[in-house]
Amino acid sequence: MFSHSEENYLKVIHNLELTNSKNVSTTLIANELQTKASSVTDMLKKLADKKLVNYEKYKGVTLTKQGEIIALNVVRKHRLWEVFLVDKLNFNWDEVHEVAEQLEHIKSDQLIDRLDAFLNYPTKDPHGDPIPTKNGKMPLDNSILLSDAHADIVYEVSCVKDNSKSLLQFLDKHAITINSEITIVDKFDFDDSMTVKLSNGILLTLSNKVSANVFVNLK
Amino acid sequence: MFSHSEENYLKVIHNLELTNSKNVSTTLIANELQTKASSVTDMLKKLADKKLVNYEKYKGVTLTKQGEIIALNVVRKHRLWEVFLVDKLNFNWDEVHEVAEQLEHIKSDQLIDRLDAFLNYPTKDPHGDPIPTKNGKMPLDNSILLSDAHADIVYEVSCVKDNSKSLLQFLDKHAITINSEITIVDKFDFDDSMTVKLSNGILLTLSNKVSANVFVNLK
DNA sequence: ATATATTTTTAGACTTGTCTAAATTTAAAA
DNA sequence: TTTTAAATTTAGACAAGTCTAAAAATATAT
Ligand SMILES: [Mn+2]
Ligand SMILES: [Mn+2]
Ligand SMILES: [Mn+2]
Ligand SMILES: [Mn+2]
Repeated sequence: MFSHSEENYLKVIHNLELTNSKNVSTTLIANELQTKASSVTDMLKKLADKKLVNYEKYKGVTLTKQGEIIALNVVRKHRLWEVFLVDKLNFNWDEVHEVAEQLEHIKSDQLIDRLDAFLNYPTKDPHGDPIPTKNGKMPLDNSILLSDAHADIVYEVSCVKDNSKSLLQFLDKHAITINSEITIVDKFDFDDSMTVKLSNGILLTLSNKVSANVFVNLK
Repeated sequence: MFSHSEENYLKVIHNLELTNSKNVSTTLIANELQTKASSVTDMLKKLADKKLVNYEKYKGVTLTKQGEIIALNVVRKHRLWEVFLVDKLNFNWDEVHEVAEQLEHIKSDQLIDRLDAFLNYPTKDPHGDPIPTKNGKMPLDNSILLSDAHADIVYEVSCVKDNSKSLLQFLDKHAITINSEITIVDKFDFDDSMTVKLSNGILLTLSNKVSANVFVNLK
C-alpha cells in the first residue's frame, strides 16, 4: 500500500505528463503540490526506489507502468467520488475538489466497485473528465479547446480544463455546463476573445482565458 | 484540525470511558489501538497539551469537554458512513468497519451534513449503535444485555456490543438481526447458556458469549 | 564563450508517530 | 511489611515527510 503523499505525487506526475512535456520537472511538481523543490527531490528518490518512477538526476521523471497504474487508480477514485458528491449529495461542481482530494485515498477495492455500480458506471466526472476504467485504461477523448474551434459550427461543451472555483462559478453564472450547446459567432484577433451563442440564443463575449480552458466536441 | 491518529485516540478513549471505569488506563488504550503503552503515553501528553484530555501521570485519562466533542464527531461520522455502506452500497454489516475506520477521518462538515440528509437522518448505525447528533449529543438507550434479560418476555434486538466479523456472521447464520423479535425460553445455570425463540418460531441455544454481546429492548 | 540566472540537489534540521529497552511507580502477594 | 509482579513512564532511536540554506548543475543572455 502507498501513503497519501506518495499517491498525490503519482497523480500529479501523471497529470503533468499529459499536459506538459515527456519528462516532468521537479519545479512543476512542487508548484502543483504547493511544496518545495527539495521535498520533491526527496520523494522522487523514494518513488524511484519503489520502481514507481524513472528518475535521473536533473532530468525530471516519468511514471513506470506500475506508477501509472497506481496514478490512474487514484484518478479513478477521485472522479467517482466527485460524481457521487454531485449526483447524490447535490454538491455543486465547484465544491467537490477538496473533498474528493481526501476521499481518493480511501483504500478498499470493494468500496470503489460498489460505488461505481451505485453511480451506474459513469464514464465522465462532473467536470467532463474521463473516468479511468477498473483495469487502468483512460478513455480517449477527441475534444478540442474552444479557443481552437471554428466559427459557425455547433459544438457542445465536453470538459473544463481548469477546475478552479473562479472558472466554474463564471461558467455557472453564464449557464454554461457540460453538454451545453455553443457556437462561435465572432473571433477577435486583438485579444483573442470571441462572441459565442448558446442554445437559448443568448450572446456572450468570452475572453481567451475562458475559451482556452473549455473543451468542446462537434455536436 | 486534528490528525487521524489523534482522532483515533480520542474515539477509543471515549469508547473506553463508556464501557470501563472513569479513568482510562494506558494499557487499555494500547490494546484497543494495537500499539505500545509507551506510544500511548507520548500521545496522552500531546493531547493533554492541546487540552483534549485530563492526564495525570500514572492515573489514566479522561476526555475534556473539547475532547469529547471531537470524539463524538468522529463516532458520528463513522456510524453515518456505516449506514451509507449498508443502506446504499449493499455492504453486509460485518464488512463495514475497516472502511468506516478510514472514512471517519474525512474533513468536511458540508459532506457530513449532506450525507446525513441523503441517508434520511438515521439515528442508529447498522449495528444498532446510536448516532451522535450534529451538536454532539449521544442519544440514550435503555437496552439491556440479553444475558441479563428475563424469560418469557418478548424483546427485540437493539444493538450488538461486539462488532467482530465472527459474532456478526454467527447472528447472520441464525437470522438474528437488529429488530429481530426474541424470547428467552429457558436459562441454564451450568454455563449461563439459554434457549431462545425467534419470531419465526425457531428455537436456538445461545452461549453466554453470545447473549452477553447482544442488547435487547422490551418490545 | 563567458557570465548570469534558474533549476535541481545536498546537507542538516524539525515534527509526528512509532518502537525497544530500561527505569520508575503502583498494585498484589507472601 | 517486605517482596514480587504488573503497569507506566522515560530515554533514545527510527522512518516519513517536510523545510531552509547552501552547493552543484543546467539553461540563458550578453
Ligand atoms: Mn489527495
Ligand atoms: Mn474533476
Ligand atoms: Mn480511524
Ligand atoms: Mn457500528
